[in-house]
Amino acid sequence: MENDNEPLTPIEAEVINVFVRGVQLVGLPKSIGEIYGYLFISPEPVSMDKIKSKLNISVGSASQGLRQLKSFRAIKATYVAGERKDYYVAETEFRKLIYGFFNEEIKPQVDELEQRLIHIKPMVDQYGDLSEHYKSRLDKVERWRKLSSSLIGKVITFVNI
Amino acid sequence: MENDNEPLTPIEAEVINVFVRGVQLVGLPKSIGEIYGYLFISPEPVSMDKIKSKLNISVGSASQGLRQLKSFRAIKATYVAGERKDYYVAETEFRKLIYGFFNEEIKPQVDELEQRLIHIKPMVDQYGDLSEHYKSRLDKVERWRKLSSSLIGKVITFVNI
DNA sequence: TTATGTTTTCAATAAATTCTGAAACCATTG
DNA sequence: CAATGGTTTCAGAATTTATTGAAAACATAA
Repeated sequence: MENDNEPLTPIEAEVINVFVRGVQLVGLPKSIGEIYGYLFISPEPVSMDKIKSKLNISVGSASQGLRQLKSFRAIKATYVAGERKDYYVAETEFRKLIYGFFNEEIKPQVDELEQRLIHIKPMVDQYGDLSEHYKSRLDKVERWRKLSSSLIGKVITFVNI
Repeated sequence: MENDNEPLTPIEAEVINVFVRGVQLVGLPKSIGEIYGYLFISPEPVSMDKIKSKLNISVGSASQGLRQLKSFRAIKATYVAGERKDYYVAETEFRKLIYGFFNEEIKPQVDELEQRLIHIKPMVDQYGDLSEHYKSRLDKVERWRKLSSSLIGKVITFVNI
């Protein structure tokens, strides 16, 4: 019989649910939380085939989820002797998890904002009476951008478990 | 002629786009960013009717967006003499914005996780050889939860513009 | 009281996102 | 070389989320 659905144990289900809720909080899909959660609670490295079976998701969903988690460095591939399949383990240092997520999802946006502000700022000169107000507001956004950028570094330093 | 669509100026459109991108980064819908962005760049308090006209969104979307922004304390209602309509202004202190968002979206989830971990932890005893591994992992999640909780306070203290 | 202005609500619709699973691709085995 | 195991890709389907706009609700004016 083919290796189809394998049930999760109660504690596996509960821990996976914790991570499903957690990733949804930062705007990531449920399947990302499922995959990470299962790897997190697993005592040994896990193959994609096993992920598919235990979580009852498609191979496509498993593949794309693994790819995205790898891009966050939230999981890593690990070598298992005598196996052709790839095996994965969860990253379990909080600091690294946060760094990966920020680096991949937040930092590019904050950096791009810097460029866009350079482009927007000269526009205030076209607005006569409103120029002072607009300049003030854009200065505020610039300060928030700089603050966000340095905040990321602070957060990562603080999270030093 | 009815008060239908009023065009945005170039700088209004650019600033609104900045906030649309910003809110999408934290998993909120585009219309929230549009409304906040428009209030942010506006030199004076704005009515819902005006928001609807300038942003070309429905009255329902405007109403629900205003309600959600109010719940984050990202905007506040303000009195305009001689007007029956409600008028709104943007909160422009970064610290207050972050506090509102965390308080409304993040803190409740972190608090709930505390309760769920209390429920999950006793389950490890059922798993024989795996108990130590599971206990270790749940302890790690508990430490991450506590760290997240105190991190929120740190972030808000740091953001003291 | 009715009329009018304004906001809220929510079922239906539209749009966006996620997932599926088969085809394509790639690497290893025979 | 072909066969097989394993992963990636992606068009279409399914699901979820956001928006619409009319009805309902509410407050004020007449």
